[in-house]
Amino acid sequence: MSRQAPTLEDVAREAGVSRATVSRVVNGVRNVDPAIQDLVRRAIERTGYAPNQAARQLVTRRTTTVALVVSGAGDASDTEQNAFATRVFADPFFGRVVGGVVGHLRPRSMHPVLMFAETPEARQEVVAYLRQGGADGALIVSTHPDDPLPALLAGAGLPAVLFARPGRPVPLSYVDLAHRDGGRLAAEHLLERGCRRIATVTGPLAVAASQERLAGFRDTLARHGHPYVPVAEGGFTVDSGMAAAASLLSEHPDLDGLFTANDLMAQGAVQVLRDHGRRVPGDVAVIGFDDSSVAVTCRPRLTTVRQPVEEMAATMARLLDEHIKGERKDPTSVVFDPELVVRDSA
Amino acid sequence: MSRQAPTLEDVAREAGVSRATVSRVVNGVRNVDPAIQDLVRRAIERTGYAPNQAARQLVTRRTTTVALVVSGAGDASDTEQNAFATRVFADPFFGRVVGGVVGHLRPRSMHPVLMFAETPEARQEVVAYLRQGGADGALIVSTHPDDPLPALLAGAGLPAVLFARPGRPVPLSYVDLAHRDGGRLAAEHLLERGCRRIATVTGPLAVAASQERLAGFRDTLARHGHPYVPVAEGGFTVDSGMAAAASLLSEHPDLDGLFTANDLMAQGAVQVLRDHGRRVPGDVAVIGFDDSSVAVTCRPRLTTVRQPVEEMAATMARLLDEHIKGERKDPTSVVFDPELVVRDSA
DNA sequence: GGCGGGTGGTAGAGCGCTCTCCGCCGCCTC
DNA sequence: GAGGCGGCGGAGAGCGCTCTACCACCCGCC
Repeated sequence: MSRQAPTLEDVAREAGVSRATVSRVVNGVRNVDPAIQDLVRRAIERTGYAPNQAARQLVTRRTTTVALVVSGAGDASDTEQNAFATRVFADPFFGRVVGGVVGHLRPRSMHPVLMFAETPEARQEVVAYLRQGGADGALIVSTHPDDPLPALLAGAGLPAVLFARPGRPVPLSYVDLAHRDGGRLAAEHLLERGCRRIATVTGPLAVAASQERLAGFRDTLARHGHPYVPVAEGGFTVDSGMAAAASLLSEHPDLDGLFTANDLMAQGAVQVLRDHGRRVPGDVAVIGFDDSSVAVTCRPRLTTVRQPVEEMAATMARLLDEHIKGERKDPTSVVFDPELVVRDSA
Repeated sequence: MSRQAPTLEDVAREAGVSRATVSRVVNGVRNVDPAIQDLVRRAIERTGYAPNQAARQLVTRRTTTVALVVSGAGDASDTEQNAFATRVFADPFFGRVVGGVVGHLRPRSMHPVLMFAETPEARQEVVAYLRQGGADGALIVSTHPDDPLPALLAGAGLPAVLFARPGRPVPLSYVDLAHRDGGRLAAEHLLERGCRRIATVTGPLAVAASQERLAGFRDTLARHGHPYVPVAEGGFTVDSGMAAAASLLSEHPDLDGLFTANDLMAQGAVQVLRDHGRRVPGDVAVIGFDDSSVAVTCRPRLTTVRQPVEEMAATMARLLDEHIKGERKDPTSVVFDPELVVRDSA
């Protein structure tokens, strides 16, 4: 097809100026005589010039990409690793993260490289990729509190920002949600509706967010005269929500209010409740968490605690940007406030 | 932190050999004395050397990345563009595509750069990105038959492979499904179950796949004495499935079999059917399409036509790889066979 | 013992860009 | 009118790597 791609040199010759001048107009740096600018622009047009990123990166030591890493703590084989990606995106949560990240990156002509780090080798590859200058920094979304990747990155002095506070303290910036307040909002709403026999399905209790949501929920109920709250632990999936709800229901058939730590589990719980002849919200009020797309697509539409994921993800990207540019030196955290969204399920 | 990153030169000095020798052991090319190899490896270890990708790319003219583009035909503003990413990943389908692509790429130490091309500017940026050597080629998943991106890429002579046959002929390779056979499978299963009053919810009829699935479904029914099939057009979303099912049901209350062109719409249809007092599969048998994660998470679990998305995506990546390496010159197509997966809904 | 052919190493020329210096020129200042 | 200064273009030195020469050496062979 196209033989040799035109270089700066070619454009310069075509325009009758020096390479440096062409570079200046391409990058819009320093004043260049408008007439010459025009000359150069025309030459670029004529030659169909496109600057070579590799060459530029070599001297500027900056790429136009950041790594967007979904990481776990696993030791999984490569086959499982493959399924990891599919599984991860089964939760609409990650789509929202991608949306938010791209929202920040695109206007700056930057792009995310998608990486999955569920195995030790995969984690090493992320580190290697960054050290080799494949990307300027990393955005990490961990699915597990013991994820060793943040520490690895911090240790290597590579710019990285986390979604959610890491399990163990790590000198990296992160964005997070005031999960405790989210739990409180759910409890208050259930109480206001007049629920008396309230239970909850938590996320994996190893995850800090799950703990916090539970604590906020429990504390609020306790403060209003409900010292005992039946708890079942789930795994943030529809299936686990079904199992948890079933066990809760068998032990507490008179349940009239349920808080689940995400929407997927709420969806599962609603199904189980209905299968057991309970009407939602008539007999049992159900509140989810996240306000993901399933909250509006499932029936009844879910009352839920909204997590501004897109905004959080965009902020994560912004923080990383600042770290990369060196505008920000020390790790910070930005914590967002949850919001109750009332629909039909409670 | 780390001051200047060590270069090949540094390693060479440390090992007491030349730059070229170090390069050889790093890249495993030509015979190098085992003793010297060891020497070099130790020096690499000591210096913590990581090869600079930009420098390598500059001379090899190959990156380690491909663009994974989700494109539409839209003219949307940037704000809508932002939501596009979120919306796209609400369908588990795309997560599976990512999984399949990564499955092929990762073992080859390649990575996907995620791009969304819903606006004309975004499309130009994809082209520019590839022309500048940001990635070696593109994997395109179009959400719209009139998507201009494939033609743009083909015109620029850039390596690209499509998921699904393009709306208008374009000299690019693609992978696809035998959609017509999928429609046939659904029809046959419904007939076998003894359904007599059968209807279907299609995907957007502008999309070839929707047309094909419908044609296969309709032809099979016709061949078995059902010349007339009520049709409602949907948009591959839960909501559109609900609307379509509702309209179908109001006009044909005696419905006993329904084929929807994807699982999301099946999920919506089931909800509507239940809301109207129909039991699934007792009163109405429902068959979906895709075999996505919702097929097993919703109740009843969906009988559906399986599309081997991961495998298709992996093949797409393989084809692109071959085009990039120059092993494959002419566009090909690889068509996969669908498979009926019987669960509870039909 | 000289000679051809491996084998295993070095030297050095770029790849295409950025960016610092430098020099030219016109204008302002005294 | 001379000196200084700021605006604007050019020259050229790399950035870190690959890869094509090319060379030194050692082996077996006539």
